[in-house]
Amino acid sequence: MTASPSPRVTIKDVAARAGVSKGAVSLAFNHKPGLAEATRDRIFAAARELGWEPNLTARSLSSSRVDVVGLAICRPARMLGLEPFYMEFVSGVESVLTEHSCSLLLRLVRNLDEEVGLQESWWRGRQIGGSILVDFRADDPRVAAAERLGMPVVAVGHPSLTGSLTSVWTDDATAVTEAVRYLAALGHRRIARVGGAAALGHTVMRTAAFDAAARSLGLAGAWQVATDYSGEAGARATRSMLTAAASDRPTAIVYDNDIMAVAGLAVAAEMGLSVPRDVSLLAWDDSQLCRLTHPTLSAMSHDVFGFGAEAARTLFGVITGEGPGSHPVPTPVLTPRGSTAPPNV
Amino acid sequence: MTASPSPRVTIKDVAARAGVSKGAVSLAFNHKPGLAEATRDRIFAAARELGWEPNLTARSLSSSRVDVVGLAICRPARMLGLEPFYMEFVSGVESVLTEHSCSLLLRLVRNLDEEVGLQESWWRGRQIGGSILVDFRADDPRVAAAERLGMPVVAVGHPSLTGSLTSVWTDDATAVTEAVRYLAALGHRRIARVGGAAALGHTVMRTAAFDAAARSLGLAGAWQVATDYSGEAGARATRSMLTAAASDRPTAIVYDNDIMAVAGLAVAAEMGLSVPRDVSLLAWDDSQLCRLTHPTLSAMSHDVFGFGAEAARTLFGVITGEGPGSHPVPTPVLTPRGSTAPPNV
DNA sequence: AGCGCTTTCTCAACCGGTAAAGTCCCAAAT
DNA sequence: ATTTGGGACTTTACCGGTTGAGAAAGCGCT
Repeated sequence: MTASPSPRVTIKDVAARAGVSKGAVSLAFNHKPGLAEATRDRIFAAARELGWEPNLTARSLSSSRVDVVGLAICRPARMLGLEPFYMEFVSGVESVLTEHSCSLLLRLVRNLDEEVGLQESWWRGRQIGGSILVDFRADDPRVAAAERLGMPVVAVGHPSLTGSLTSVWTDDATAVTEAVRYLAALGHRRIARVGGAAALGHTVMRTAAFDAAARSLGLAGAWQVATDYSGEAGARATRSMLTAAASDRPTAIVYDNDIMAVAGLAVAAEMGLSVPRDVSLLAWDDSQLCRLTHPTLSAMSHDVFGFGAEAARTLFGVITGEGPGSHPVPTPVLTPRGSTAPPNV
Repeated sequence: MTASPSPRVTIKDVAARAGVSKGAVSLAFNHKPGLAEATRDRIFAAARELGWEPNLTARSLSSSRVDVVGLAICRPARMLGLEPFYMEFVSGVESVLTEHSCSLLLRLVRNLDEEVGLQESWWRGRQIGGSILVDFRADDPRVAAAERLGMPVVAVGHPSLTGSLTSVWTDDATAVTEAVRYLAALGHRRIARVGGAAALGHTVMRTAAFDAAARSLGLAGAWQVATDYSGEAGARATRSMLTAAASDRPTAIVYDNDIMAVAGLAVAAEMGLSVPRDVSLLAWDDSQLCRLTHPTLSAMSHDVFGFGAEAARTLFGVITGEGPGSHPVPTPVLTPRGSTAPPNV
């Protein structure tokens, strides 16, 4: 990483050309008062002619502001590639960052320890002004780390998981309940759920909510399994559910993301079962993918882009000194499509 | 983005604690010779006790090295979310960057002009040490921009598109030819192709190669359409192909990514056509998705992760002064699965 | 004319590192 | 005994901005 041979133009060159001091150029470029209109124009003209832009690195150093926010995603790369969720989330984050001419420092990490180390290193090394933390789990070490470092962060996760950190979250419990109620209302009595990674806090919450909803509706066994969110795992889980004895076999399955629901659809087809006649499937997150299958997938639909945007907005709030808070975003909404119907009795 | 109130520890504190000068600490932390083993240890101990890490910003400023590389992706956010390609590519890039403790600055942009502006601004503002450019098109303005700025970049695209820039690319023409030959060998005579964005250079090349291959094999019309890579567009294209008069209806369709192939599969199902009996489908890129459908999708399989890694490695080469070069990565390989078979005559 | 007040700009000290040149000391060579 | 040569550090001058403390000039007012 050596410098380019090309002679870089600095604030000094601009100042010289405009016939003013460095300080004046700085004032002009930061839109601060104390400069005559004419001088300001002259400075901008000089900068334009020389093709100068302030060196962000130098600016960060002297002003101790950093226009970069961090995001570390902690899932195996193989799985990431397929999760539409993250890309959409990132898009949403970006949409807000761009307005503030702020950039996103992205890193994929293998585990939570690595992430804690990375965030600390980013912060200590003044690489970022704050960070968006995702995929919270119970007793998440990032809560303590962020507090200890005094690092501005927004935690994407339920307040019960994020301690004193400012959080942005969806009400998964309510959404799960709604999903179960909907399927029960269609007449399903044996409803199963293919969950996400058991270690993640929101999986735990969804699992509990699913159980509670099933119990309160007097449904048979609430059959749930945890997976790693991959399509393969979703297929395996579906296969094991659909090959159960007829009396145990679920007539409806809820998935924790849409990729597993797509895999479930394929498994049903491969087993000669018709969706939704023989089994109903309900996806989660509702990316474009749900509308590209046959039948189309009913889903708990969720504005992931907006979720990311809200996380970024909230982070700016934290950075500018807003106290801790809890920012719920709209609860996922049931969007019925072709994969759910009353059970075939 | 104001500084945290917490008192940040600097190199001076570490130096004081270890009883040496700033310079000595710098030497130690950069693993440079000229320090006694004992002193080195003392310095590291002091740093550890104080929880100090070098301020990357300051380091960049004085050494004019920047440990960040840029990547701007220019496609509508909505489409991005679904393209497994990019996340896998990014994972590959990251895997190499991490080894060099380098970070990725990611930004989604709406159009090429915005990207050129962004890259220039990143470079001028010394935010990045180099950049990975993707999605080349004919007469791409980024070629001239990178040259003009003397900015180290690696261009992901065919050398014919990337001018004097160092390029990393796959031989799409050969892959397309192979795909067509394979389908022809199965007995297909009416082969269609659902391409990607017409503006992109590699789409143009694939289109030309498809035409050439069809002609040389004496196949009927080489029916091709361009899309925006979205599943919706893939579905629409497939629908229009499969509703054509029987004598025109293709018996095999090649897609430019896997998401469109999945959509095509759904369209076939929706029209009551059986895959591969009535129509064969061949996907591209081959993410996990291709193995999650029923039938599974045959694909032109491609190590996207490795592609990203190679791009990153090459960028490091450019940054460290290697002259321009052309780095082909392995040609996509045909991976037959359940969606291709001889036509049903 | 003298005084206080703005407005407009300059100066110099930083921010937290790096790097080249300089200092000191001691062992080996002449 | 004097020179030579390193090794082990320290000094100092940056890197390219920001920032707060002045300074100079212009202006209204008594």
